This record gives sequence, structure tokens and C-alpha cells, in this order.
Amino acid sequence: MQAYNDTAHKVLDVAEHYTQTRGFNAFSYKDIQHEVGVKTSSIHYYFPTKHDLAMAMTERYVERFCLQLDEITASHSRGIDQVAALGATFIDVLGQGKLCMCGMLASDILGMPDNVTGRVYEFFTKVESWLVNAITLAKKQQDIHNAIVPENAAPHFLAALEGGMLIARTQQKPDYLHIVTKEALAQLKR
Amino acid sequence: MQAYNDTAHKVLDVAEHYTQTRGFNAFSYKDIQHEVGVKTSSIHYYFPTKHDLAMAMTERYVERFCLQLDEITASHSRGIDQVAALGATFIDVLGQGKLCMCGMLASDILGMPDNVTGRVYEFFTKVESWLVNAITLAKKQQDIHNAIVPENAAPHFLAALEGGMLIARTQQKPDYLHIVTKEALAQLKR
DNA sequence: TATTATCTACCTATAAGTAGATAAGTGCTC
DNA sequence: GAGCACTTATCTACTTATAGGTAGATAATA
Repeated sequence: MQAYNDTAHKVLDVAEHYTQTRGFNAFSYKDIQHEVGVKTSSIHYYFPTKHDLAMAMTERYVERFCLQLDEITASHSRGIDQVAALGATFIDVLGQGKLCMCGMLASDILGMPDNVTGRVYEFFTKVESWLVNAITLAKKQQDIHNAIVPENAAPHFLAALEGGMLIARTQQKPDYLHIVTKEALAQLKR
Repeated sequence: MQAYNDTAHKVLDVAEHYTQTRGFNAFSYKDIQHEVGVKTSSIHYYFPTKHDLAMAMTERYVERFCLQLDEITASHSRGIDQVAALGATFIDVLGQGKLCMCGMLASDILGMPDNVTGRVYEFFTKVESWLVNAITLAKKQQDIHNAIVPENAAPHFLAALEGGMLIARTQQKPDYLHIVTKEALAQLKR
């Protein structure tokens, strides 16, 4: 993790929040200025261009998210609980009025710089392979149906989380994503 | 369906295409001008504000999509085939390099006017209830597992399609969405 | 003294939208 | 059928606001 000072961290926090709520192209340096309390030119000092900001923000996010995955793995011995815990983190993020950052970036992907595209790719690849491991473990532990192929179930589960999150917000049903996640788990188990 | 003349239709076509590829906030009237071949002021003549354009575009899209759903219902007697056909239309759209318009609008929803938000809500509600019917039929026809609750399976299936689409594009794997859809169907059947 | 972090003041490009001219029809009246 | 009023569809030229970014001054600090 790169070292940022307090201001730079606040800038990234604000950028992250805007990205997860409105999208990366729906806020400006001026919006950040208001939230952080330093002028736009100071933000340019840390992140010369908005692409630099996008890159730093995405890098930090993906890094943090991977740490979260490690924590889940470490704190749950059963694969099925690991999968459920991932679902719970998505529900938690949505509960804060936010979406998955990489889901947001994915819908704006054609306008993002290449290195950000690469990080988003990396994010989905990593989460998916983490899920393959968790589901494989759950299968060994006989918590899920024997016919499940982890390599297929993992992208399916991840897709349901990402899509469920997106739809849930427009449907204004707080438990929409919860229903989707529960159903996804139920279908794995059955 | 409201009646638009040739120019207005072309404008909507272009706006639709941009929305499904880059997102609604990632194109301008000038971009449309280049594609359609009339000046931005002429576009303002038909759609005075961009919000008006958003509304007209979304309305037309949702209306058309619902017709497509009716066609699927009419041309497939088995519920499971109807569900599969919906998946196929999503795969087809993605094959054209586009995402679901309402999925795109959903990620920009906080910046959209209220009436557009309403249409996006309507879209997901309609597709979901269409899926509830199709899955209920499939269950009666014993093509899917008896334990499936259509009211839960429908949002789950829809979420997987929307999320799968989004992820597929960043992963540059042409058959990613195909795998997700196949898995979703397999889990229903099992 | 050099670096870090901030500021004020500016520039350039673009987005959205408006005003008003123009040209081609549409249709009504004499 | 000729002339006039109105409508439709388009244009040029403009305004206003904002986004992203730069230049250079300044103050504190290592």
C-alpha cells in the first residue's frame, strides 16, 4: 500500500464515496474540494490528473478488499460460511447506500484509463478465484450439493451479488439483496 | 408508443447506443450531432433538455423490451425455454458490445430525473414478474426442481444476468455470460 | 536551502441550453 | 390558383456554467 498523507487519504475517501454512489464521472475536483476543505489545485498536487486519482483510488480499494477476503477466509473454517460472509459484506455496503466500486467502474469502463481497467479486471478475477476456493472447500465439507462445479458456480454467485446490488438500489427494497443472496446460497446447498 | 419522425428516432437510437455502451452521462448533444448529422440545436428542438431525452429514450426502450418479453412468452410453450430465451437476449445484447440500458441507468440513478428512475424501477419490476410467471410455469411442467420458490428465484436469476453482463465486458471473455446463464439454469433444474 | 503543502488566479475546452433567422411545406381564403 | 398565415425543421451564433488543469506566489518545516 502506497503511503498517503492525511489530505491525500481524505481525497481518496471522498472520491471513493462519490464513485460508489454516483459514479466516477459524476463528481469533480470541486466536489472533493467542498468535502475535504482544500482547494482543487491542492488535489491536483497529489493527483495531477483525474486518471491518476482513479488509479490511486482503485488500487487502494482493491488492495483493501483483498485483505477483507483474507480476513473472511481466516475467520471461517467452513467454506459455506465464507461464501455467506462475502454476501454479507455486499449487503453491508449496500446498507451504506453504496455499490461495489468495481461494479460502478465496470459500467463506465469504456471511459476509464487502461490501468484502471486492469485493476477492475484483477478485482473480479481475484474475487472469483477466492470464491472457487471457498466453494471447493464447502463441497469437500459436504455443505453444498455434490453436482456443483465451483468454476461455474463462482462467477454465477459473484454476478448475482453485483447485479442484485445494482437492482436493489433502484427497487428501494432494503432486503432485495438479502433475498438474492439467500436464494443463491440455497441453490448451492440443494 | 409516441410518434417520432425520422430525425427524432435516429437521435433516440444514438442516445440509446451511447447509453448502453458508455453510459448516459458520458455523451453529449455534440456526440449525437456527429452521428445523426443535424446540429445540437435541432436535437434540442425535439428534446429540449437532456432529461427529456433520457425520459423518451427510456420509455421507448422499456416499451420495446416488454414487447420482446411477450414475443418470448408467445413462442415458447415451456417455462424453462422462456427463461432460457431471456438469457439468450442478454447474451445477444452483450455480443453487440452493449449492456442492458436499465442496468446502465441504474448505476447512474442518483443523477437521473425522477420519471426516469420510475421507468427503471418499472423495468426491473416487470421483468421480474415475467420471470416469476415463467418459472412458475416451468415448475408446473416439472422442468425445474420442486423446491424452487419462483418469487425468490426470479430476482436471483435477473440479478445474475445483470451482474454477469457487467462483469463479462471487463473480463473480455465472450462466453462469461453464457457460463453464468447456463449455471443459473442448471441450478434451477437440479 | 530545498521540499512540502497550500493558496490565488488564471486558461482552455466543453456541455447544456437559448435566441433568432431561414426555408420548406400545409392549409385556408379570396 | 395566388397569396397569406402558420407550422415544422433546420440552421448560425451566442451565453452561461463547469470541468480539468496550469502557473506561480507563499508559508511552514525538515
